[in-house]
Amino acid sequence: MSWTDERVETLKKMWGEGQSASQIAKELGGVTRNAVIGKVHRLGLSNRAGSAGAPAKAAPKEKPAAAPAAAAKPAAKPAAAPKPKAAPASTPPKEEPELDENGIPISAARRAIIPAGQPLPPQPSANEISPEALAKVSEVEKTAKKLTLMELTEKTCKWPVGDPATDDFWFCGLAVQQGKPYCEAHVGVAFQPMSSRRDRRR
DNA sequence: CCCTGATTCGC
DNA sequence: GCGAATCAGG
Repeated sequence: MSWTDERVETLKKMWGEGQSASQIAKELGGVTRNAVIGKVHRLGLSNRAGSAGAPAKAAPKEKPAAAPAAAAKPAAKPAAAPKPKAAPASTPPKEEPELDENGIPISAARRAIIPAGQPLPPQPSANEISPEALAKVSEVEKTAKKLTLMELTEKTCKWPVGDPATDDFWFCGLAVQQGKPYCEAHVGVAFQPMSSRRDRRR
């Protein structure tokens, strides 16, 4: 395969979106990630600055240790992400009353904040998500690494758990699924296949 | 061991 | 220009 305009275009687009070289290679097909990286360099876009009014990068001499790629796009803004913890709509009445539907103890603070609290953006209703996925999340939240915002990296699940206004708030922090912002379990509930979508014939 | 991008260098 | 091999790192 050769680098046709189309392929280069795809490469540029995906690279600009922060996709990894291997992912781009997979998408393009017929090339390895090395080929992609090589091309990226030859195109002179090794720096993922791409667009956005974020030129800066005056002296690229040092390596700030911290991953600069993360500052590009992903991370941050967990609030925009869908919230887990569905409402106690249909809770399988089999657990202890001290635990919520996820088997997590309900803290007093949490109880206190909910009635008074306001925002808590609309959450995907539990019954729209596969029970398996939810079950997985429930398990995962028990073993989550409970990271703080600043501890998040491209490799840590950025799924927020709990109420930001409470001490009982943290990010999952488990190993992310390749190319995704969440761990496998959370990817499962975050990326649901479009439910009712009809493919139109062309 | 999985992965990431960066660099080199024969082609 | 291309990309496998290699390097350096998480």
